[in-house]
Amino acid sequence: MENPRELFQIMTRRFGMLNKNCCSSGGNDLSLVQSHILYEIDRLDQPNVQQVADILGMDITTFSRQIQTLVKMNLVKKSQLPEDRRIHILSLTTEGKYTAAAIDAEMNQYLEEVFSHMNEFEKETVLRSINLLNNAMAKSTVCCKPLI
Amino acid sequence: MENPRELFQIMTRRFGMLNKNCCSSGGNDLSLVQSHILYEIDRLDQPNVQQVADILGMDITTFSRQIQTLVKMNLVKKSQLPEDRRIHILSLTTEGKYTAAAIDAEMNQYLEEVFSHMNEFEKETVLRSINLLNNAMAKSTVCCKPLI
DNA sequence: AATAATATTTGCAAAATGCAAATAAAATGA
DNA sequence: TCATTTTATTTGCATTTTGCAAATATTATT
Repeated sequence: MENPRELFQIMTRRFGMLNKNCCSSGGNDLSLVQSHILYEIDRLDQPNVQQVADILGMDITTFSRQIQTLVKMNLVKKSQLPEDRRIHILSLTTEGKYTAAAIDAEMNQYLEEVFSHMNEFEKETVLRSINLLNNAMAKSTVCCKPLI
Repeated sequence: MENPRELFQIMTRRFGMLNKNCCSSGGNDLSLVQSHILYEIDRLDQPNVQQVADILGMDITTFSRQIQTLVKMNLVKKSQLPEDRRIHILSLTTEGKYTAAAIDAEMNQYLEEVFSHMNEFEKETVLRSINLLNNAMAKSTVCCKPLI
């Protein structure tokens, strides 16, 4: 087989292309990063600004501004924590949840189309493999440290 | 298992983080896109500007400017085709080849570290799966059309 | 020769990025 | 307790990236 990096390079690029088309759900036109942000806020439990920025590997200042944009778009809510008023908890608004769900559905639909080009066994193997990979990356010291 | 999109989302993000650290090889500090550009120019045979932009799914004007930067950095050479002087062929300079190879080696080293967290059989399965996936994406109608 | 088509570049204005510094609030410690 | 340090988040600013529209350069077509 070819070199591993080659395989990964191609795969991530193609998935990135999928992702690119995905994010115009619900009237709102989102960038790729913005869709990642919605995804993580949805996934995590009461995360604060710093946590989400860390998980996404984004600079905190860039992230802060992205959040401001998403708040203006009425997709994200930011609420100061009473116990510690330095901390601001992020959550999705109803519209944000709707948008996140729409993107998720659309992406899964895309992926189904991709999987339609292989048989059920192959599909299962692929999904299991990616799971394996994610776990390995989680253990890795060279990346991915800040995750849940 | 979780939903497929979830798996992909996490995987591509983590690989992206790997990629982020990768690109400072050889003194030159490259962005992620720039490393992708070097990679594709290296891989393809005498590609022109339009072809590489298409493969990377980049806007041609953005791409044109990135090439200008890489030419200034002495990593890429752009030569007008005598038979059709509208077309400009891209190639890597010696320094560009060196840089591309250094990045490739570094990425493979990172990936080896990741694979060290699984056994040989799992590694083989994962690599085969990604290959399967790439082929399926290549056939897909929802992405990835412009590829080699 | 005039017009259309193709390949690439520039003009601009918007968005994204990231460092340094500012602000706000809590924790620590003499 | 009050001064200092630490933590969380935001702004200032300068750079880079992006992409549409238009310009340029060159070849193909009529």
